[in-house]
Amino acid sequence: MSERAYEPIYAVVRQIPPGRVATYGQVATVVGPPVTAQQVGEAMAALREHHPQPPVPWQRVINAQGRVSTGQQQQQLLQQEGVHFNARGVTDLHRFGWTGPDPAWAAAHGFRPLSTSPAEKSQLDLF
DNA sequence: CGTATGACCATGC
DNA sequence: GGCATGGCCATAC
Repeated sequence: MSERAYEPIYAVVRQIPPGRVATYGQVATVVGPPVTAQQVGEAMAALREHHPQPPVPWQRVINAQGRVSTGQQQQQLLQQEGVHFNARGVTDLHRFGWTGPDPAWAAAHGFRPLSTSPAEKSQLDLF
């Protein structure tokens, strides 16, 4: 995948609002096949050398276990945005997890919405 | 070409 | 819950 082809991934990551985190898998789901979670990770890693404009909030993409993948720096940036982590460095995806892009935006750009179960939605509504 | 490596993930014990 | 395994797939050498 060429560097240029990462743009759709970056476009989706830019949709994640401050104070929220998305998993690599979630981003991959929204972008749609054939993009996989691994490729999302690859696209984020590429940001170490290339810095597209507008900026990509790479820190908001974490692994499915609720932990950052790149060290304390990333976790610190998220904490500044209001994302909580416990002593073990794990965040609660039910509270701070991204619920997916705005459905209208997704449709307009040819991306997939993120299906959230009713149970998860009610959980989020509690906060 | 084969092999190794990576900002991944679901599953099973 | 941690740990191992297999699957996944692009890149680099």
